[in-house]
Amino acid sequence: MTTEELKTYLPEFTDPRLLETLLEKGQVMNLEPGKVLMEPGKFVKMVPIVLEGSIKVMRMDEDGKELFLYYLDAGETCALSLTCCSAARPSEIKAVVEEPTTIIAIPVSLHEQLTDEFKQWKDFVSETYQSRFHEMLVALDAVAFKRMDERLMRYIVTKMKQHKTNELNTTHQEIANELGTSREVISRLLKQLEKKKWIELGRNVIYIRDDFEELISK
Amino acid sequence: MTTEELKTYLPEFTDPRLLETLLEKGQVMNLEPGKVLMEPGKFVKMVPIVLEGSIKVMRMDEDGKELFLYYLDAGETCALSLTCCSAARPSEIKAVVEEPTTIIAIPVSLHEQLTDEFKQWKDFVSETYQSRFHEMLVALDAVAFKRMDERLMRYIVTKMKQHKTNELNTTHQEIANELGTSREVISRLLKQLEKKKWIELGRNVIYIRDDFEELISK
DNA sequence: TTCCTAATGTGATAAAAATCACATAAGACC
DNA sequence: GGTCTTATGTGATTTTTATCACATTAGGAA
Repeated sequence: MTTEELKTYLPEFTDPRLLETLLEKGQVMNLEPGKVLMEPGKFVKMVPIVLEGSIKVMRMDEDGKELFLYYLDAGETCALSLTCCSAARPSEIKAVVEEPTTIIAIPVSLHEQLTDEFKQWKDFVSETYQSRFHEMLVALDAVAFKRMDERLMRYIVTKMKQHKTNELNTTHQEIANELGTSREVISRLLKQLEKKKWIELGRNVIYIRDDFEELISK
Repeated sequence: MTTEELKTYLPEFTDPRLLETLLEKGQVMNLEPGKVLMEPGKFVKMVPIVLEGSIKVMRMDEDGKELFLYYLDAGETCALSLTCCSAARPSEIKAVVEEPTTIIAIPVSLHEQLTDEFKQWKDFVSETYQSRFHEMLVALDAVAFKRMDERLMRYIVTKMKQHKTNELNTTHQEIANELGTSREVISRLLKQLEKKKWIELGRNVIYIRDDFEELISK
């Protein structure tokens, strides 16, 4: 990959020396759906910056129950990998690839150095912390203040926007896992949405009708 | 206040120039319990570093419902004020003083400058992000994965340790607010804890028996 | 002391979620 | 087509939490 190419992925980095350094020391990787980038307890050895595609970030509790937190989109990185690695602490979250994704993996040691040397990197890190904090608060709001029906609707819209489709290929069980509830609850709530003509259900698929998104955005 | 004094509060800052700059540009303030330092929607104009005492940080939803997040203790600062102010965004949280507290308020503009100039400040900011992120995850775990009885017990222990006492002066209503539930729920759960001989209830007071903390720490 | 207010106690009921227990269906594979 | 696995549908029940409706009480103020 050339610095010019990298620049198109990360337009906020215009400093040629920063781009060169990233390319030289970082490693561009193509990841397939299903790839687990980070798991609770494992040590983080690199900071992944998403160039194309996205990475799903989840929290897990002791008994393996999951909770969807947010997506890392193109141009974003994981605040937790920034903090975990600089303190040499194990990961507190799980990161999974859901669609074909390209990242550039920055070694932990380089991150420290970049922070000292490049204002654009420092701003990038600051921006990352800010947006991840915000996403965490959104996730917290959902579990603290919203009922499951609303959480499910938001979840569907999030996935829709994320994958730029009105057709989700997933199972009720998987949704239940990501929302930290049981399959039956999700099945029943989805049925309700279908009755309201907002979605249509098939095996392994949920079609989202056009009126649904309008309804949510209000 | 002298730089020597400031150093005793913030032992990780040994650089005399950093300490001088903080004292010169920052403002030491004594805050009384009840003082609201930050509110959702208001703009943040300074970064408060706690020197003595503590600050309670809470999330609020649209209808004013609250949720306790964590305490900022001596030597700590608010990650959200760091992010909010550098982006000139309104606060997403509420910060309240619960015990007599001394802070040093650093102007937003200075923070940027300090980051460039002092490695110790940079590390401090990084450490802050890290610990606040961790606290957020702990708060998230509670609402996502724990039942109210366990959340209440953890809440009591947290307050106990925070105020270094085995006697909490608070009302059931206040606890309910901070845990995002209703007063009746808390009253009933407290009664259960009393029946188990872990606490004793009075008007405006909860005495925590010695066996309780042992029980929790396991 | 008496009165008043805020705090607490508690039954009854409703609502939301979780769990159990199957029935049914859809699609893969032979 | 038949068989099998996995996904979905759904009733019944339980658990947890929320809400409503009061009774009771503690402690401050007059």
